[in-house]
Amino acid sequence: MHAYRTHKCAELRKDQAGQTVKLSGWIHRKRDHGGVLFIDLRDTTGITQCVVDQDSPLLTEIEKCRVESVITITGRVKTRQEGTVNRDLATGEIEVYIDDLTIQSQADVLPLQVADADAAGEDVRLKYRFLDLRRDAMHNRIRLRNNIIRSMRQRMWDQGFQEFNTPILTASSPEGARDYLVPSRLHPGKFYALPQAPQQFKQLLMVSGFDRYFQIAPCFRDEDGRADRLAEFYQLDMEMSFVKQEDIFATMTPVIDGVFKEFADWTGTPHRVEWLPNMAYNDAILKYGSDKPDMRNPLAICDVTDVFKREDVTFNAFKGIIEKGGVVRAIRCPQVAGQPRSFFDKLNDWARGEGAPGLGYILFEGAEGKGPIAKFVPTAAQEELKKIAGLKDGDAIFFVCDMEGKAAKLAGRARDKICDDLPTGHACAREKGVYKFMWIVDFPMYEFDEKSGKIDFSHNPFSMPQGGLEALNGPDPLKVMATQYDCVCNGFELASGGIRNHKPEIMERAFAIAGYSRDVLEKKFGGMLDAFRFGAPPHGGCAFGIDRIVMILANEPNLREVYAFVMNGAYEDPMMGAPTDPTPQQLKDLHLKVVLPAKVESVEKKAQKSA
RNA sequence: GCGGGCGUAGCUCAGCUGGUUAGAGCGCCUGCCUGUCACGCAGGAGGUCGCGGGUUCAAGUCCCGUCGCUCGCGCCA
Repeated sequence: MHAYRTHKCAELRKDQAGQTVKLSGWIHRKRDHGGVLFIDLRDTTGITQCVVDQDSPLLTEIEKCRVESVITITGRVKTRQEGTVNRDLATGEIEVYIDDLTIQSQADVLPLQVADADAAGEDVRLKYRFLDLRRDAMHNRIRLRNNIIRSMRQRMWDQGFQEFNTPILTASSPEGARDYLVPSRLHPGKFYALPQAPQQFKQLLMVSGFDRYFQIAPCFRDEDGRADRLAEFYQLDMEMSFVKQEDIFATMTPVIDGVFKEFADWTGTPHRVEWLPNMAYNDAILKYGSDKPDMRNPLAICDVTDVFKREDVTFNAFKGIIEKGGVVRAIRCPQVAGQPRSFFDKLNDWARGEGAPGLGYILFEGAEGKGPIAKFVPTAAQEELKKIAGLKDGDAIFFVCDMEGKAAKLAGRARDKICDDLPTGHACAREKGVYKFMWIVDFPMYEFDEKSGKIDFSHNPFSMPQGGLEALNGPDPLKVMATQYDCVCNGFELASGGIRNHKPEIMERAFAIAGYSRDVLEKKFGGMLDAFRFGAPPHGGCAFGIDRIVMILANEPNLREVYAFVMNGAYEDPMMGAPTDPTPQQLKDLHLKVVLPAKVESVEKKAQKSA
């Protein structure tokens, strides 16, 4: 007989009754009835009930074992008597009478309960992650993650993609985030960067003629965390040669569609998978106030600046901003005449919390518009609003007024907030049970950076500008579109990608517009430029955030639920103690000296602020 | 860097307008119990109410500061 087990804990059935078996696992629960002791023995497959009788010499020994101790038992499988069968357990028709016991590992008193569903705080869970991970829900999510990645791999292989590994110690890449740096011992004063994405490597693989690349790629970015953002994460990264944007969509849409359909019902709630037509970036910003709109929200935004420009409209708060170049964006919200005043007041308070003066609205109920700003908008102007926004009796329209970028963004947030505040069952409440996908296309190549007062790349500087060199040489670079796209699902940006710029002369011009000289370009991306001078195929690709996909399919609001080991919100690992202080010898080897921020100064600053 | 929320037993949390000895469930310890499966019953241990200061006759509760966690903004595909 095997040293530890003949069966797993979810395996035994009536058929094995009478057999002598060996099981190993954790004591999930103990139920001590004095004369008879039940033990739920657990491994990752499930649970088997084991029994010790009063007359057994093992009773005292096994009573000593706390839950979560690891034991190996040898015993006889018996069919349970009628009335004692547990239908909730796969092994519920049998139980194992323990004849022999080996305690493999005694468990101390636990800092968090494994068997109980009640969740401990995240700091405790992360510190004792090995215990947290024992819980059923964590096992299931980690298994889901594994299955999703397996499915992605298979689907990529099936389409002729080759899987690669690319360097982790590399040079800074052109994304805008801060790099994690690793000091070089052999090259005093120099640092490697951890990849924000294998962007240049995958492009170089295209230049090398591999045609179809993919990787489950680790990526690192040194920016502050969020519930859906971590310092290190994984992407389904892909790139292919001789393709247009449509080819990338045609390749990846079925992969993602397939993965989502395969796991759509994992939570137990069935979900549909829907793909909406591609949407231009500018339309997304105008109509939804976001480049990753949640299309389960049926509310839409429109521009009503012209209405507030009218002479008969006397709402000066907006007029002043419009004169300075601002815009008025409006959200039509159908059938809210029945909502109490507090519905509107709460939204107004919310807007103030967002830094806006408020959230003005007009409610159309009966002949005339109602609400705090209705009196500034005469009937004729109200009629125009109705026409533009398609308002019907019983609808309300909410207004946001600011400079274009800010107005769009706030309107986008208001659109989501209003949707969330609608009572359940309302026709415009957020749709449930559906994954709504969309490719957002035609991102602008450049944006004007207010702070530095100059033009900069708005996304990936390696994207091919639409219209090529000719477009770049046109009068307004800010109007140039990049061949750049995102894949969006339920308000999450799942992927980003582009058709790349493989022509050195276009690249030089593209970087020149953003203020990078030829020298800088040559110095930073010389390897890649070189590559494009020796015969590069047109190519493009994208990268899907795997963690976000798992998070959405697991219906978890937090990325940390879908990783086995993970850092907290401040990017510390309470279990491993990372990050750590280096030893003096380590610093010496790396030719480094640590200069800590001056605490005294920051205390003074705070004192000044509070004064 | 900024803003919101939270911080009370090992864990999850209650504790009202300040008022006697700070509570519950789970866990832990002891005892009882032959059929439970979140077993049950009886008893017990366990608290710097995050920390520091202030107001008050009196602070878990109010005020100020500070630290930690968390969510968000900035930042970031």
